[in-house]
Amino acid sequence: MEARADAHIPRPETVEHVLVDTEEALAAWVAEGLEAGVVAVDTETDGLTPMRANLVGISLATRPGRACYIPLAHIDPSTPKEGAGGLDFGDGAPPPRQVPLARALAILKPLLEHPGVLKVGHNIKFDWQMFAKHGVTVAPIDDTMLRSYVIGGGRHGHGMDELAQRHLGVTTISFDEVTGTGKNRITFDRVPLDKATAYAAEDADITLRLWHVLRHDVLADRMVTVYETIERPLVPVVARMEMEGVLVDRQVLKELSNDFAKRLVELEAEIHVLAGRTFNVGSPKQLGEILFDEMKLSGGKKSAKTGAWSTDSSVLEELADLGIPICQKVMDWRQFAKLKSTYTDTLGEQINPGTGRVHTSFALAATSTGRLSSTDPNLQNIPIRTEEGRKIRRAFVAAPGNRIMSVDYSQIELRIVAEMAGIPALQQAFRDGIDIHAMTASQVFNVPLDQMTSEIRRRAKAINFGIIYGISSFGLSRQLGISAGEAGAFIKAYFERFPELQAYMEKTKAEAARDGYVRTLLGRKCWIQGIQEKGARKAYAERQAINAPIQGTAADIIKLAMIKLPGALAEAGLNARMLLQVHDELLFEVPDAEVEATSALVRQVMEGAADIGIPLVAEAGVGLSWAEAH
DNA sequence: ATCGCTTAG
DNA sequence: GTCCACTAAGCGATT
Repeated sequence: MEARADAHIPRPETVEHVLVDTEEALAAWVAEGLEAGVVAVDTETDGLTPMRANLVGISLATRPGRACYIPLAHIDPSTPKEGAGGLDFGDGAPPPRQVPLARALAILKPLLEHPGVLKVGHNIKFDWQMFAKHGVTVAPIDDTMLRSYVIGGGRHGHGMDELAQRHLGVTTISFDEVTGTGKNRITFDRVPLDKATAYAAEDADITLRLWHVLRHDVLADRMVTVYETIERPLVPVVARMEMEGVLVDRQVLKELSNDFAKRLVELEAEIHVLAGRTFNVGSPKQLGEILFDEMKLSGGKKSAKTGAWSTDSSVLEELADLGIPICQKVMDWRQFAKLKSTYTDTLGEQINPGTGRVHTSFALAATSTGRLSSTDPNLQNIPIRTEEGRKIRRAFVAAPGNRIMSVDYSQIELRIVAEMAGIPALQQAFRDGIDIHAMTASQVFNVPLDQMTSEIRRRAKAINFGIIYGISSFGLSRQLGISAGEAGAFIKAYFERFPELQAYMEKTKAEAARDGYVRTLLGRKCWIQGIQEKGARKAYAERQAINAPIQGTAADIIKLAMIKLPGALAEAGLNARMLLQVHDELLFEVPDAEVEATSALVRQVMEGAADIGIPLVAEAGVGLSWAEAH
């Protein structure tokens, strides 16, 4: 099935990859696209982040083997680079003949916006954004990367080069081959037009050919509903969200950086005194040698891989609890070093000079469970758990006249477990709206609710989390700091109280072993690598198999809510903008006067995004910053 | 490039 | 007997 010579779309008999550099030729391609009803589109730019990149050229494919490249902003390769020094006028040959960008977009717009012509891209979110920046709203769309993702999420990658090889047996021209690598790399606008045409037209051609194959494969794999109701409609929603960006207050970050720098200097000096000599506190290797070779502390563990002393937080915490002062200092140092290097020093540099806001990129096909991920910068792991870290959220602010609103699902993964595993006791608890951790604690440890202690509740909460992670006595014992035997007894008690859960877990593992994948409630496939193996690898795969349907169903549900929200807000005449998604939370910027109406509507849409049986609950918080809203 | 560690849900 | 209780991304040190 994988590397078959494809039965549905033969290899093109002729390959025409042509350069388009006149308006007449471009108009003819547009006519051809309108006639075809399906075109593949690809944009070439001078950068990877759409909010900073400039459009350099566009390629179109109208049938397999027939594609063109329309250069728009190419310059002569000998033109001196910006900022390279020297006089920047008069050097280099004049630019090659090209259709003026505005003219080209005007000619292409009727095709790209035509409701009867499907525009296919590979990761079309990027291209959609490039066109949106120039006033073109591409629709309807299709995406070969996302088609591959719904079929093979967790089993293989979804890059175009990889898919071309696997599905078409074609080795594509690599980007590196065209632009060079390292410090010799040139931006695409300097690539000579013959090379640029060969590369860019091929990309559109391959995308169209992949579309023919993957359209069939998604259908044959019965993944059409997931693709058409979740992945595809999410593209313009996430595209707009990224372009909106979030307002970040540089001054707040600057002050925090200064504060953290001061603390780091102090802590470093104290650590060196306690160590008896100077060393690089940021080097785990040197720290391990100080603690376990020189200070001869006990309780050291060597990592299996490199044989180096482990100095992670669990090790340091144990030693700190024994009253070893250097360990607490190192933990504090690490916290500030992390906050400064990853957040306060870096986020300010990510503010886009054009918009004054920070635009993350959400990857739509990066995880094995259906979750999004966030990069450049990652805005899904902004600190919240410690007081110092949480201060960073003060820098994420609303524009004047607006508020930040955070709306998150309450206990969504446990609700999903209760539903998928069919656990009546848990389902009833959620219907009654009672404290779920206290309730499970009461059931598992035989403690009446009115005699519940925070310690017992804490243990039950840890077990509830453990269930979601594909519980093991080893993992739970580490989490709770108890023996594996005790942890095993807790798990046994839990299964006795909720026997449906154990049955569900066994069934899920068996399915994964039989099929190689598991499914979410909405039908998404999550492939599980290593489930056919033995021992620890199999156990690991089994825990993934337990977790994936739970995490993946939550991902499906919030995606459905995101898809519904723009229309629901518009229909209600509300002007809130969705800014971020953090797995079970959506962040909005809301006009002051619309806070109440928006809060009610967003909660309603999120709670009604999917009917999983038991009710979903969403809770909203509002403030001038993300810190206040949460 | 990879490791070790830390941040989030 | 097991690097791993699940999913991610990024930084500095090290190779």
